[in-house]
Amino acid sequence: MSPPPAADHPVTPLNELARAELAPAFSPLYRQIKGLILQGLQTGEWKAGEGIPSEVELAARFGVSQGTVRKAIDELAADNLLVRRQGKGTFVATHAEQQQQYRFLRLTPDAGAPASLGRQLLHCRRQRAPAWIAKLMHLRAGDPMIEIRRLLHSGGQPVVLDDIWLPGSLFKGLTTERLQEHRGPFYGLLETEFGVHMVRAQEKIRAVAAEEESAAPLQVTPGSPLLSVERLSFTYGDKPVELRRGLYNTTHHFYRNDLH
Amino acid sequence: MSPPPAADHPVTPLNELARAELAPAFSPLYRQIKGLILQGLQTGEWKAGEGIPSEVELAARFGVSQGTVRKAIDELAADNLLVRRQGKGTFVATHAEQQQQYRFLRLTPDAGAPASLGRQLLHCRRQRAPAWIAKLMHLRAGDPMIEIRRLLHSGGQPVVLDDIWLPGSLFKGLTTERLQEHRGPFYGLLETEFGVHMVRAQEKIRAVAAEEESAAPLQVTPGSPLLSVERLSFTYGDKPVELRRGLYNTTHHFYRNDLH
DNA sequence: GAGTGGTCTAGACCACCAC
DNA sequence: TGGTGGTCTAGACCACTCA
Repeated sequence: MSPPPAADHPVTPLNELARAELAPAFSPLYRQIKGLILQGLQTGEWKAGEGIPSEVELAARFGVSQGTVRKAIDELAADNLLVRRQGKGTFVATHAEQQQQYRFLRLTPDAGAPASLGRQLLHCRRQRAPAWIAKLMHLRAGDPMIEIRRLLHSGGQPVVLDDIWLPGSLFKGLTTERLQEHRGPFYGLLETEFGVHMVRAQEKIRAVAAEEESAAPLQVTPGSPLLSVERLSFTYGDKPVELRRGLYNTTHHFYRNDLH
Repeated sequence: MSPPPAADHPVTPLNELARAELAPAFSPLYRQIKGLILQGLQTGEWKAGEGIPSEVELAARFGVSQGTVRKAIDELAADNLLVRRQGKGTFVATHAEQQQQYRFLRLTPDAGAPASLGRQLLHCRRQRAPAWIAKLMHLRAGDPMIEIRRLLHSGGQPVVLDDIWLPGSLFKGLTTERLQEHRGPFYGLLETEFGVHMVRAQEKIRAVAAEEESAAPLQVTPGSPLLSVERLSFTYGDKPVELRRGLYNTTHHFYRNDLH
């Protein structure tokens, strides 16, 4: 509980960036560069899908060698925040131009190809945040929210029932019509229309029994086992911006996961 | 369908290692070094938990610079095959000296600390491989197998019912007694006693209804929703060596997953 | 051919650990 | 104090893309 000891000995700074404060925790140069690039992403200096300056340019801007910038970009690419394309440049990762429809969806059919899923919007409402949702999303209970319910179909059969909650403050222009007419990934829409890029997500997975309300749209009998997937998604700066609860019918599909 | 064109032009090899064949697919030097180190792991030249030679030593042995060896080791460390310890050396990853009991288990309690799980062995039998298991594990139907059934408890309550199948040929000395007396991670036992190290695993997750046979040990009513986690584990060289089917009671626990 | 990222090298120095 | 991995630099060359 006592304050950190004052630096009463001479400090030899490695360089200007090295120690902004009294060296509370040593961080190598390339991590500081990583932080600066992250800042550019967060402030929107470089938008999703756009290219960032070349390594030499960034090295000149930050006053370090190309190798140091390279290592910073390596980490950001490993985090899926940047995408390197040899001969072309380095680009901000985006959900809008994905090969696969849903980057975060781990659902796989038992047989056959990864099967593109059809989408059916059930509703899109303005709501007030219930306490439990507000808590998870760092909001106050009663704050305005958008609630979306949709179905995903595979081969004509409903497979996923999604309930999605978004903070109303960030997505003011999001309407049923806008959702209806939109093609492509949902996260791509949030990105291009509202400038909110999903960076990572946490999922909590359970087995639950289908309730009346969810059994009907999924065309299963109440009490059937369903996979409950609760996803909290974050944008830059670990800010939670989406809560989602999916109910998966895993009769002919499974949730795939790779462990290392 | 035509054979690849013969190399009728002079080839200037980068170095001895660079092109063992007629350069069928270009692979950078550090990946070839990675392959050589992997070979050392696979053949048991360096065993789990042991240290591998220093970067300078390896660089000398392979006739490349330290930086190239470093990049190879970087990738192997990212794959969780090696562990770097500054000032000490680089070590072969092991399941035997894990902080956490189960490295691959993603089960988390709703409240409280990650809770160490108690283990209860139900049985351990010699079996003949059923066709579906044989296929997944690249064996022939009828090949000898070991079948283990166990329960994991949290706070006195049964939470996980595991059925584990292992190829009999690899684990000849594995007996009920050996399992009973063993402390520490199961994969640690396979590693120290049988020299088989699990490198990665694939899981297929579903929601299922509890059957009579599984409801009893888990102390739930038949028909209750359970999480079914089918895991196929691989050792070096992507060789499947374990099939496991866990049934999780997710009333007070969940399966956690992080998406990037 | 110019510009981008990708590889490889060599050397200097730092941080950590064990003796 | 010596050995290990970790960082940073500078420069050469390779592979890919596009005008």
